[in-house]
Amino acid sequence: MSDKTQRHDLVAERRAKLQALREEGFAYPNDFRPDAAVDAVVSTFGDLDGETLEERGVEMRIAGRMMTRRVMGKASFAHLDDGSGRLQIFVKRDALGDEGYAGFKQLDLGDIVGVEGSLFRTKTGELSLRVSSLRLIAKCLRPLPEKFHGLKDPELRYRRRYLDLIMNPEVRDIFRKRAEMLRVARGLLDAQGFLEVETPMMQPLAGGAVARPFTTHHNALDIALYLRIAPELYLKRLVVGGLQRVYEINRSFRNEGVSTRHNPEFTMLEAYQAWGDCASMMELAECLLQTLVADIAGTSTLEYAENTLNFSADFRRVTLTDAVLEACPELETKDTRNTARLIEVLQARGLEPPPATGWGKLLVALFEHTVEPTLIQPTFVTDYPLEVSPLSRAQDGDAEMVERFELFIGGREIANGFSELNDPEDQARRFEAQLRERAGGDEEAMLFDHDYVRALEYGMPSTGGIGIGMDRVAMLLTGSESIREVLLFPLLRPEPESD
RNA sequence: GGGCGGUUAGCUCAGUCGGUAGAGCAGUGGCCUUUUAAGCCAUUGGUCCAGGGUUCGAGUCCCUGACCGCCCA
Repeated sequence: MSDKTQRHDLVAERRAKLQALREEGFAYPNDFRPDAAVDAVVSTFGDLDGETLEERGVEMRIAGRMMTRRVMGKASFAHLDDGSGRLQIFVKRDALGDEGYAGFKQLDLGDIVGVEGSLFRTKTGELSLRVSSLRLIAKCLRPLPEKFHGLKDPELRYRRRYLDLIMNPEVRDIFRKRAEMLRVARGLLDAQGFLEVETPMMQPLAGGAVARPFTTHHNALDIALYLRIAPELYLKRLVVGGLQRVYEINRSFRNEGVSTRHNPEFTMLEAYQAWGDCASMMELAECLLQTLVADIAGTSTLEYAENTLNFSADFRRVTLTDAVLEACPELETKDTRNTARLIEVLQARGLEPPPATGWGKLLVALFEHTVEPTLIQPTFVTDYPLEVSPLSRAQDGDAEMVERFELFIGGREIANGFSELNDPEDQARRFEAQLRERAGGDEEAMLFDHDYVRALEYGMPSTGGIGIGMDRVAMLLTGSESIREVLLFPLLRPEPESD
């Protein structure tokens, strides 16, 4: 026998059983309809004692995947998982007949079966279904992972997420929570009069963020297109157009590495509010996070990576400059805009200063290394340098600083918001500065979006905007320390030939 | 890109000093009418990630590479 054939023995045995069913004409029936879901059955009848159940004679049809099995000579127990929960079934030869019971014994773990019967309680008190008839609905041709330890190998879990979902119920819960998170976020924004919109994911110019885009090509128009790195510039065009409160929750794409915190495609919530500003967007972020934690965790705290995150009080606020000064005692207040001194401090800490830049990027680099990992409790960092904020409105009293914040939780950036820059001439100057940086070798610097400036020339109300990394929020809400745990199909290198 | 760890049966994992490759679960055959990681008896199943080297002999030691994970850039 070839190696490959041997490896397939377990599958071959199951295929043979399927073949036998085909010959009887019962391979993949489509006429079984369950009339009850396990979670509903448990919540309706879970409190009744055995006597009451017998008196009521509760009959039902359940369908599910057989996950465990305890076969005895003339009676057996098994657990069916129907996606909502697990219910034990009790199968007796007396009820099914010799042929029926032999058919049950032919089933394999993983098979999807439909059963009909009545509820009862076993000797140990478990709510169970006494089966009067049983049918195979869909054969499981491949053996399931080990029933007790489940599927642990992270690579297999991500590549075959269906198996992960079959074997690890807590994974299903993560994605239910993720869906709930998105529902709650939409509900909150809808209630505040925001309009959900969809703007292009394929853009002729990838703008709105500092990142490298994926490139593609449109054949009929023969033009390059870029997968968006952010929806920002389109959403603000809508504010110009009079849609004064808009939001979008959808994917953006950045052509960067893969890590526990980054996936090339990720889900961002962006919201823009005419007559809002940096301060009102902070309030919105705080309200949204508190609502999500309350609705999904049911409390005002989250356990995350050995920390208890507290969302009950107002989030802490600190300026970027003060945070850096606190973390770097060797830096004096007078030197926070001193390029040479900032480079010294970075190098003294063994950090590579970004090449040929002003004090703004240096100060942010210092912040990212010395402060960011320490911001465990929800913290708004405010007052960012204009140099690193090409779409933000400058502060009235300080031309080198903008009205901007970032929200950090668990040592990670969760949200970024600001008073939008609505002065088209200032915006044009900012784009020009970005082009100079690009010419200086910064491939991530923004391109000049002439139509966006033209839109601003028609007049945009003063506006506040915010972007929230929803994958990272999902990580917090589900206690996941890797972004892959909250993405159904995270990007992996393509699988080599395999069966 | 760098560092560390990993890769052994379908799954979860052992494998000592370099000396015939193991367990549990799953599978197969049998016993068993209240089990629940069911139990009992018997039993099948291996490209030890790949390639090279050292050695009488390599899952084990050395080198190169692949893939995965974690950390750093």
